[in-house]
Formats: sequence, C-alpha cells, structure tokens
Amino acid sequence: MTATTRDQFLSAAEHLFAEKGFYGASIATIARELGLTKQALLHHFGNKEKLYGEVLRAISERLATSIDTIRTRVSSPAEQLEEMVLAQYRGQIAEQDSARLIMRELLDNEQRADQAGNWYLKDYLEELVSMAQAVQSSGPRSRAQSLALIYQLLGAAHYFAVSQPTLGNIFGRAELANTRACFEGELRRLVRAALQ
Amino acid sequence: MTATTRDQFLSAAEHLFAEKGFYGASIATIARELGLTKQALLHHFGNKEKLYGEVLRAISERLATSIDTIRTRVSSPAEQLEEMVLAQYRGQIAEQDSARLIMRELLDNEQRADQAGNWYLKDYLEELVSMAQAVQSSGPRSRAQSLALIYQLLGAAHYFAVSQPTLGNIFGRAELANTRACFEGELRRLVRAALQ
DNA sequence: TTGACAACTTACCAGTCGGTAAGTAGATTG
DNA sequence: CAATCTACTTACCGACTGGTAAGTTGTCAA
Repeated sequence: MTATTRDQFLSAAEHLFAEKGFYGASIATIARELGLTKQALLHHFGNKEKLYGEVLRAISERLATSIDTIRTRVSSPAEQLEEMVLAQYRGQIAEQDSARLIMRELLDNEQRADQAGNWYLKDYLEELVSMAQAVQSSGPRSRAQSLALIYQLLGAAHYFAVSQPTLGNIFGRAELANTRACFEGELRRLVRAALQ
Repeated sequence: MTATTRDQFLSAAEHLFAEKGFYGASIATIARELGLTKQALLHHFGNKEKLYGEVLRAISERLATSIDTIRTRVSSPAEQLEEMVLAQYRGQIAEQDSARLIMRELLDNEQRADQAGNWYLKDYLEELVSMAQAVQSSGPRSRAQSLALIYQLLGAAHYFAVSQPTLGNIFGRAELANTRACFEGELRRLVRAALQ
C-alpha cells in the first residue's frame, strides 16, 4: 500500500511545521519536498491553516489510540499512570516531529484562532487527572494537586524529548546518548517517588 | 531614569518574539509598538538576527544573576538544588515572556546558526549537574543520571510555566489559579522525592 | 465518444518580508 | 559659525508570502 499524495503532504508538513513552526514553514517549501508546486498542496487542503489543522488532528488521533492501548492492557491506577507517562516519553522520543509540534502548539495556540487542538489535550489531561486521583497512597489529592502532579510528570518527559537537538549541540552526541540511556529509568523512579 | 529607546526596543522585541516566534514577529511590528519605523530599529541593532541575539543575551544575564544570588545565600547542596529549581519556576511564572522565548529557542536553535544561547545554557546545566552530584543521599549518581534528573525537574517547572495560556483556555482562569496555587508546593515535594 | 472529475500546472496577484540608500532634524563640539 | 554625530525619516528594492484563476492531462463512467 503506497501512501497517497495527501498523506505524503501531511507527513512533509508535520516535519516542516515541527522544524520551523507555522510561520517559518511555507506551503511552497512543503510542496517542493514532494517535487510538487504549492498549488497542488492547496488543491488538497484549501489553505495553510486547514493543512496545519489536519496535521494536528492526525497527531492527536495517534495519541488517543496509544492511550486506549494502555488503559486496556494495564489495570491498577498507579501502574496505568506510570505506563502512561513512560509511553508518552517513548512516543515523543520516537516521533520527535510530533513532540516538537505539540510543544509549538502549546506556545502558539493563544495567537491563532485554532484551539481545536485544545480539546483533545483537555480530554487527555482530564483522563490522567482522574487516574492520579484514583491512586491513593498518601491520602487523597485534590483535583488541582492531581493536575499539578501529572503536569509535572508530562513536562519532565516532553521537555527532554523536545530538547534532543539542543542537548546534542551542547554536550555532543555521545554524552546525550548516555543521558538518554538512563533517562527512562530515572523517569520511572521519579513517577514512583511522586506517587508515594 | 527613563528607559532608552534601545531598551524599549529590546523589551518590545522580547514580548513579540515570545508571542509569535522569530519568524512570526516582524521588525516592522516591533518598531510600531514604540511608534517608530523599522529603520529606526535597524539603526540600533543592524539586523533582525542581532536584535534577537541581544534579547537572548539579556535574558541569560538575568538568569545568571539569579543563580549567583542563590548560590551565595544557600550552602547545602540539596537545599541549593531545591531553591534553584523553585527560583527557576517562580522566575518563569513571573516573566512568562522570557520563559516562552527560551522554550522557543530550545525548539529553534538547531535551525538558525545562532547557538550563542547554547553556551549560557550549558554553563547553567553544568552547574546544576555538579550540584546534583554533590547531593549524595542514596549512593552516588553518574553524570548522565544527574543530568537526566535535573532536566526532569527543570522540565516540570518550565513546561508548566509555558503552558499557562493554553491551560487557561482549557480549564478556565479560576481552575488554573487553583492549580498554580498548589503547583509550587507539589514541585517542592517532587524535588525532595527525587533527591531521596 | 463524450462528459465529468481529479490531480495537477503555469501565470499572476497584492501584500509583506528584511534590508539599503539617501536624506533630515537636533544636539554636541571644535 | 561650521563640522560632526546620533536618531531618526521617506523612498525604495528584490525576494518571498498565501492565495486565485484558468488552463492541461489522464482516468473512468455513461
């Protein structure tokens, strides 16, 4: 099954939006990546905003399915939360384009009218918050405390994933590889420590 | 002491670069913020890249002085690290423009030739890593482990600071205020749990 | 065979981008 | 008084932006 032109556009757009952001990536550049003109792209997506929206939607769908997988596979709330954070981390290291794009969206979405991407994020966070509240180790947590907690854990993972190129520049590839090798273990430690 | 035109340009640029990113913010828009033309801006800074570089430098200087303050005020390594992470968090909540700009730089700096901002970040991280290694609670930590650990803590703080507008959109101002009210306490808990 | 449709292309548009050139007004200095 | 410097301005420039209009080409159905 060969990818359709449309899908090729989506993946090229994801890559370029992740690298340069919405303003920095031009539709002509995206189209040139496939050896086509920007008018071919406009033919498929109407305009730049719609293309961007579809890229975001595709990412959020992938995220949603990965959540479902974990929820059905693991039962205990504490384990679910731990697996969720770690799956999030692994996914973001594996697909750095989408990790960067989500981070950009976090920074930008106040500006553009977009905000479509907010809703999937809301559902996702809401879900994690209720998971965190289901974990009752040292007394009950308030909703706000739970949100703060899971946001810290997500932040720890996402921030590192997104910083890979910069960290590579600063410390060199070898040392970054070392750090990445023990990051997952340290993250697991952090999640467990936080839940106690 | 009234601010010079140059300083006004720097602060307007910081704000707009933080909001829209390097590509999204035009020098004409920045200048218009002071009621001047873009050529006035170019007169002071030469070109857009240099302006951006100076904004970054100003931020990194503020960061450096805040580090020095803490290092002289607190002595024990564990407390230093804890205070450092919390000061970082408070600073980023108070000055959200610079927090967002740093996050953007983390995403962008591979693209632009810039990388001047990398070095201050390197020194900063290096410092925190040696602090983390000085804390010997549960056996010695490797350099990579220490870097992973402090990056997680910084990430937890920075990610939340940068997400304020988005979280406001998603959950509303009131609930965000609740979450922010307990975030610092939870962050302190996380730092201590991580150091044990 | 014809007609419709999808998937493109070339040609073009107004607007904006960062940047250069050539000034002008005002203060400072010899 | 004249020269110089700083802090700006208006007038441009070529390159690029997202987007429209009007084809062209190939496929598939009636």
